Amino acid sequence: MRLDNMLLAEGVAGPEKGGGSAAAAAAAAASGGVSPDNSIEHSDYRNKLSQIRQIYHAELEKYEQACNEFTTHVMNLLREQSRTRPISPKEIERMVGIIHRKFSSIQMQLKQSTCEAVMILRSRFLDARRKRRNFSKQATEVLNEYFYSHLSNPYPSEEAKEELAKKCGITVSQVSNWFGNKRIRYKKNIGKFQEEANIYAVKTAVSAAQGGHSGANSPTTPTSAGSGGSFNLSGSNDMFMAMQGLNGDSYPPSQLVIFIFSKVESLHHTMGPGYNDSLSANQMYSPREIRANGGWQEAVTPSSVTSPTEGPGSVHSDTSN
DNA sequence: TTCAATGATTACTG
DNA sequence: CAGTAATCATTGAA
Repeated sequence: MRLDNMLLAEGVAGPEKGGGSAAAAAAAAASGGVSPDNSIEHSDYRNKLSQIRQIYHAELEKYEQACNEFTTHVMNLLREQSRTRPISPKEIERMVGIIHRKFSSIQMQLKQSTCEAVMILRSRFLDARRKRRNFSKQATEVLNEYFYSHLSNPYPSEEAKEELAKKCGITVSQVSNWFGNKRIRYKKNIGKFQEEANIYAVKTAVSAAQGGHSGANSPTTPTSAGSGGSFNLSGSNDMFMAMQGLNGDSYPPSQLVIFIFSKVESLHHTMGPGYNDSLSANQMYSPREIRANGGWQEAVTPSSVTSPTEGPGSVHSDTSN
């Protein structure tokens, strides 16, 4: 019977607790590849499921009891009647059969509605996966710091991801999501992120110039991806490498750099809406330079080369709804 | 209410 | 299997 199988698979029928919830968890995990991260919602789901399970079993028991009671009641009646008229065992059997069929059809309904309840719960749970909450400001700061200080190769290793996750109070897969989104969105519209890039560049520059580690910053940097000799400072940033490659001379990561960046930033702010990011973009993070370093975002056409006006007014492709 | 930002999901690729 | 690209759905500011 399909319903029975379904209920069994959902862990509603079947043996008590242990195996049941495990089966439910397995079913839930298998259903949508839900990463075992969202344990809160997961346990919520399990709680609801076990509630359904309890109700189901209680009802089932009630029905069975009622069925038995009713059967004995009818039997008694028949027995009483047997005093006045002869009643064949066949007739008794038939009556019992009718009763049982009636009750099993009721049970069927119970199973069906239980199935429905599970389905609804399931779909709600699945929907809940899309429920999102914005990361804390501090978390995005940490992530952005990492991203912009590894712009030439923004692919954190598994360890780095774990460290970032711990630092941000999110899961590793959320870190992966974040970097995936960030890479794609940055690539799509470098200009838009330029200001942000500069801000974080200044931030890391400051912390580097100050002798670095302000405690919470810069998780382990497994591969700086730098082709040549990078700075031996704690914050050997791609930013500086980019600067180096750009002008030929090397800029020590000093107050001067910070000054320059803050100048650029303030310039950026004072420019009107007609301002095109490409200038600052090319000076700070020339995609060509990035490609030379890290090789990501191969297909990106730098705004300067082809069309210098890919500015703020351009099409925004992530607006589907 | 609108809309950009953003985290999550999905389909596809190498 | 990690990434990319497109898309979905929610959040939060204007």
